[in-house]
Amino acid sequence: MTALAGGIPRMMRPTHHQNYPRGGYSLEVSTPLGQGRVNQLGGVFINGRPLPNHIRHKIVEMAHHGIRPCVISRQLRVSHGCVSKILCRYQETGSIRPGAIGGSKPKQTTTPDVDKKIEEYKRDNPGMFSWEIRDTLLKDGICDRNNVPSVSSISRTMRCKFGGGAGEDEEDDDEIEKRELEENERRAKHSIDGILGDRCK
DNA sequence: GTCGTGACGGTTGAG
DNA sequence: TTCTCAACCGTCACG
Repeated sequence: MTALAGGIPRMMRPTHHQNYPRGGYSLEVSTPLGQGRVNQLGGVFINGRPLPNHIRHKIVEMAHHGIRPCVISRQLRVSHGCVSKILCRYQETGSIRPGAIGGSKPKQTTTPDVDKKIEEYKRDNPGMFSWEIRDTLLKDGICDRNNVPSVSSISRTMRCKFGGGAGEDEEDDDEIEKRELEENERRAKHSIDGILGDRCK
């Protein structure tokens, strides 16, 4: 943490042609996994993976204290573009967490009308099963046999609408962070945390 | 010197 | 089980 600006002096850094062929990051940190890379500031990161939570937290915290992004960037040895992105996101969403990586959008197997109906049925009768909803959709003529959504599709729709449980989506950020920290510890070998180790102290 | 932005290569995970 | 593909990631360079 004490190491400030320029873990690698500018003149000693490889030029683009020499070693930074646009995304072909130069240095690799030798870890059991060989995943860590070193950026121009000397910071360690894993390409394609979010920065660890405590770094993100630190960025926001420092910004809160009025520290300028360029200083944060140098101190934490995170690229200023990244600091900028994280702070922007924090301003917009109020969350320091990265977005959901990977996966595809859930398939839209139901029309908005059907969606609304399902919502209605579920509101009127919370105990209703997916197959019952399916039957009702058929009975009410909302769908016919050709376009009636599958039971799993209905239950997915309900999960999205009703979150599968009270307040699942409104979970406290701190709670999530705490859980993520635990998760990170468990998967330390897959995380930059393990690589960074005391670099950040 | 600082900051916003776009291109890039990479990872992830639902379908 | 494997593959595809769209989402996100952080870095870097440019202006």
